[in-house]
Amino acid sequence: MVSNTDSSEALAQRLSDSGLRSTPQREVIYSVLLKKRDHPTAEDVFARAKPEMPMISLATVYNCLETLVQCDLVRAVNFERGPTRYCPNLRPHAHFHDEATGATHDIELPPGMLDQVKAVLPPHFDATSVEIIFRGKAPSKA
Amino acid sequence: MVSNTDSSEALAQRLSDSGLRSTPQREVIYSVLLKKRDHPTAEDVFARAKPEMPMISLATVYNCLETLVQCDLVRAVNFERGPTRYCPNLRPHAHFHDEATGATHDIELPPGMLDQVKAVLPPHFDATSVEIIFRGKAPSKA
DNA sequence: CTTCATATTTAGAATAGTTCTTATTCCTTG
DNA sequence: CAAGGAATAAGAACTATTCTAAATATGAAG
Repeated sequence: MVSNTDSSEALAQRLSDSGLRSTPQREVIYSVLLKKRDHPTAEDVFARAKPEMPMISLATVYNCLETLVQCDLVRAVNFERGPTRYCPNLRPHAHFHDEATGATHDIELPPGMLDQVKAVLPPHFDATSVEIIFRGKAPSKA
Repeated sequence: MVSNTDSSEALAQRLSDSGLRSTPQREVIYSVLLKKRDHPTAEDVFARAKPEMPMISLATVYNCLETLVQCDLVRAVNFERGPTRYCPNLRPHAHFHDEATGATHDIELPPGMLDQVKAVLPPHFDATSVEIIFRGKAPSKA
């Protein structure tokens, strides 16, 4: 389990690696993402951050999320037309979108799976990232 | 190569299978998608359809594209935040998004690849579709 | 510990893409 | 040909996001 302090430090480290500052807003937003990993939208994050930091603005939430994505601490995921969702899971994983409930589940991938998928690329296609999205029905209890 | 007549008939067939009508607008939009398979946006399709049918409205383009998607004649693809793109390729394939040019390439998948990917799902996850999106650099001439 | 330059935040306006609403037109069937 | 449902057109409305400008905070340099 990651303690709050540890993740703050990790955040500060990543930010300064990129020449960025650690700010209270960025910390709150990152902690919100870590606390409930249900792939929230920017609006969701805004709502969850507000109790801890009432003056925070939605624009800041967007800014911070974008910053976290650029530091590789958070992944942005887009399902169809809806709002972008944010995910602090850094391990290689796919996403399963439950069409009945709208919920999104992380699917851990066995090591090598992404390389195996990349192997289908024709010569000279150089992929920096692979995203796999399943759609269907997830087990009800999961 | 698919003749215009053939694709019109295929379209009419698919539509009536779903209890929908074949209309001039739907035919033009489908033919626009078949003619240039560069994953156009709705606005692109609108612009390409207008010369053939000057009175067509953007709302109709959206309606028809949605209809075609529901008939399984067209796939809608979403890369990050941008507009939805449309693809008339019905064979199992992945998409490669060239980050330098913004172009999208279809990547044909070997038979069985999708099942292989589905095999990573834990029990009771039942996927109706799998989408694979690569991002990176494509060969310049492709 | 000030001062300066810059990074960040805020609030609200602006924008892009899409969906909705309403009226009209077009088929299809009786 | 009349009625009813399906489809289209035009533009308003909406949602998610980005932009803009001003205020604030931060870190570095003296």
